[in-house]
Amino acid sequence: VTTLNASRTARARARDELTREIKEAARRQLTEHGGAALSLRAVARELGLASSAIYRYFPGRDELLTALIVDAYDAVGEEAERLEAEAPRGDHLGRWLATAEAVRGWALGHRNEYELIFGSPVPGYAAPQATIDPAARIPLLLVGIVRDAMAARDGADPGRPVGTASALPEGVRADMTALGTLLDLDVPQESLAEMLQAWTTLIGTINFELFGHLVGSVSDYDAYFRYQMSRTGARLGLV
Amino acid sequence: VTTLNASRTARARARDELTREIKEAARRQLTEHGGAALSLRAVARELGLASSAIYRYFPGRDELLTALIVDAYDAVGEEAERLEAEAPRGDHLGRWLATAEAVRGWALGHRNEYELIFGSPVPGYAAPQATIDPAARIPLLLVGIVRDAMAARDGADPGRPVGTASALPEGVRADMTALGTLLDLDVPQESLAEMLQAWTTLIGTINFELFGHLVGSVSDYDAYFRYQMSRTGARLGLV
DNA sequence: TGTACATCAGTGAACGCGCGTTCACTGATGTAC
DNA sequence: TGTACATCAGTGAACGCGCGTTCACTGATGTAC
Repeated sequence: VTTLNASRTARARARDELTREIKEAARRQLTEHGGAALSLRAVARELGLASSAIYRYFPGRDELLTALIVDAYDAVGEEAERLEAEAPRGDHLGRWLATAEAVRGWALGHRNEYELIFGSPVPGYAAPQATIDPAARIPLLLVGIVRDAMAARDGADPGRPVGTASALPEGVRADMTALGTLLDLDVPQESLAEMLQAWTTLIGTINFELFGHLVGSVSDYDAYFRYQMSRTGARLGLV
Repeated sequence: VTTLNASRTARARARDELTREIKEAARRQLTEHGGAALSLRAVARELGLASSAIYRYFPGRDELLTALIVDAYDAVGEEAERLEAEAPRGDHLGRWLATAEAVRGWALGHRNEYELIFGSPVPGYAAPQATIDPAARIPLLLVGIVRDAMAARDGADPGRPVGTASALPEGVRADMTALGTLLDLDVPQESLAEMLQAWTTLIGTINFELFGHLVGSVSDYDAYFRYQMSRTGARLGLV
């Protein structure tokens, strides 16, 4: 089964291409009707295929949905990684802001794909294991930024914890200890909790904007978002 | 058209009752399939009615959805007001925590109703004006708490702003000024922005728990939520 | 290089299902005199 | 208090639509010898 690039048959090439086209058509469908209403028949229609033909490419509707979800996580993750990489390494707050703006920018340009991953789950659909890794890309970006900020700070003034300390209840302490080990990240547990809250606030702020919960309170969403993310970054101890 | 309680005809009573039963059946449907899949026919079936009978009570599916949304906002708002009222008036942090826990408790007990109002909007459905007032109940509760905290603080140490101050960009300043006027709330603009963020973080944290974004990072959700909300409250200057 | 066979993509009809909404209707309830 | 008429709740059939999935099939592409 040597399917190296050169030796790929015409059949294999056609298959890859159609798989991509099916996903693209499905994404276009999403834009118009949302994830719950994704229809295999409509996708087939748009491509001029018999509806049954889709089954040569995906075992069923749920697997197509899974592919779209994985692609969406990867797309927003890649975009965030790209913009974050453009900020100067020493500017930790700038790196966080770049990440946040990247996520919001992508969300505004891909509303329904964003809803697919950060809105309410599609009813009757259970996300499989395959979505976990791609979903972690943005949080891991944040971890990297905080790690670097910690390292820079430790050099100048060793031992000082990031952010404002406060007593952690036992249940939280246990979870944060496990999370620190999992991430191989040597920061105070308070900081880990703060990172989770920053991540939550980032997505929460975009959700509120997109889902209309700020109508009547905010009109300059660009400025609002940037300001709230600056405050969030400062709270993380980023400078 | 004197429809006072005593003079209500049997017809009017029956109408109110069936209207309520239709909404209850619809809520039960929500629990199983989510808002997008709400079906008039299924509701009628559950009540042993012809599907066309529903049209005597609601002009169509969208109006039934609107009724459910308004009811949901009112239900969670009432629950929050009830629990908040039980906390001692002078314990501002306690009042905020009571509010937050009330919202989370209601959300856990009414997942699909919660998704209806705080998840992604139902595709093809546009929320009408009627949903605005009920949606404001919880934010207004927060406004009241901060107002009282401000008043108490001003008595002891007048003029000190709530929370940590920071320079506000022009766009944000303008929005917060307008919002302060709208709410008739005399707090620094920074505090208003902080309140919006607290409200966002409250809903964001519940969303992350409910939608599974914290799987693998958090296991003791009770403790996690309470801790994050304590931090958020402290940031608001509540004690 | 040519042939025989296996693999695979795509078809089109069919199954069985569910949906929102309209309409002319029956029969019960309410109201004005 | 009784009668005549108007109002309204609920019916059941129908319209026109869309869906996911299965299946036996044709014809093109790939492969082993």
